[in-house]
Amino acid sequence: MTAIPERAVTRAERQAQTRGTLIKVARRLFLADGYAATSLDRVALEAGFSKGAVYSNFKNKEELCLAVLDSIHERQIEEVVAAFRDHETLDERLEAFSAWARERLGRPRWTALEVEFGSVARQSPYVASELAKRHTQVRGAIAALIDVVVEDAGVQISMTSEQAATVLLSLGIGLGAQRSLDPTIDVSVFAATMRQLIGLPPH
Amino acid sequence: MTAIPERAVTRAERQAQTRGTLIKVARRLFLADGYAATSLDRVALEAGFSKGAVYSNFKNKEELCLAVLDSIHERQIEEVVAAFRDHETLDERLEAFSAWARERLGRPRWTALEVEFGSVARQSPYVASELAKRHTQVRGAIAALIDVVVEDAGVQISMTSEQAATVLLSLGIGLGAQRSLDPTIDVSVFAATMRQLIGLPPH
DNA sequence: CCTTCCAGATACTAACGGTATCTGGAATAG
DNA sequence: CTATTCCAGATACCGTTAGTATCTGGAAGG
Repeated sequence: MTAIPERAVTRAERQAQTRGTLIKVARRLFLADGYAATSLDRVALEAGFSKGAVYSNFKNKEELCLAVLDSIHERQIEEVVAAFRDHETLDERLEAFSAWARERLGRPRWTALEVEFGSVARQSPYVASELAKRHTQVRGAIAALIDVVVEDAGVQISMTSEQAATVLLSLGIGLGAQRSLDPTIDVSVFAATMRQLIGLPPH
Repeated sequence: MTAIPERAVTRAERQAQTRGTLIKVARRLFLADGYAATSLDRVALEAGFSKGAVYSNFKNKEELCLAVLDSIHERQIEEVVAAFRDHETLDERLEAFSAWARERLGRPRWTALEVEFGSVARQSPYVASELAKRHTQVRGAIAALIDVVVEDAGVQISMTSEQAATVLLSLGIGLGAQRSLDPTIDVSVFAATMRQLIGLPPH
């Protein structure tokens, strides 16, 4: 317990560093090749460790993926919040959000991972509930953004913001899932549906 | 080549029967437990064969699943077409379709299989294109139904029927994917969005 | 300085998709 | 009717993978 932690590479710090490296490498591989197609051996190897390091830091492959998804969600939320913060008018904000969604759905590696892991999670009630918990958070965040837009601009909406968020998230998942199989899918319907939901004329 | 095929259990007939049995058993297991969680050994065993029978009738696990999906789609299309044939007015037809979708999304074993296999198909360009081909057919069928509704009832629609079909299919996929993880998801937004797409007031 | 402890390495198992090979009996030729 | 061919399905095997059990080197702590 050094008073001044100079160069204090404690055991806990080293482990946290290992954990972070594993998450970073796993995120890259899961996004590039998918969950099932990425072996834990390869994650460990590319991170410069052995598989033992993985199982020492995560209960199993699923827990590693949950950690990866958390690290992704953190970044996504930052992006969307920033897009809203950097714009003032309703139209600009909607356009910024549409652009963000178009970008995500256009190269849907993230959506694909989310959907694939959802299929895996289905096998285990615990993992399913953990993933559902995260989906609920995302829906809540979208609903809050919708509330801001609706209140701010005095537009009319024909369903609750929670329901509208469910529609948008489902639409994003479904479009991304199809887009990862068929690049010709028309992703523009996302923005169109969004405008229609909040009672705006088609752009 | 008997003129009267009495009791003609030819080799081709036996193989077709084997193939049909395998598809039937695989459909039950894939729907109950998922694609990855169902081993070919188990499919063969429960069908009363060995794994050799599977590989003698299908190129691999993916081709077996494509055959299973085809057999499912056949039944689904029959159901929807019948629902339309059995009703006359726009409202009745929409309600029948909503009820069908609610039933499918409420116990989303089929949607879950479709989505899980989509993730698998992503690994192989050939399988991906085969699956995308089927999705395109489904979208076309939905678009055709929308055309009938729109023309028949003289309602207005703010996007092409192809785009509306894309929205509905994506929404169904996304809702089903979430529903299979979280039974509290509000599935009623499917019908609400559908009505809104074709310019009808909320029911 | 010596003991304890644990992050990570190593060695293993079971399960799975897929391949190679074999075989018994139906199909066909003579 | 007999002999030969052929192939649907069985059997035996392989490589890969998630997961488990065990070990070890070096930091933590007395």
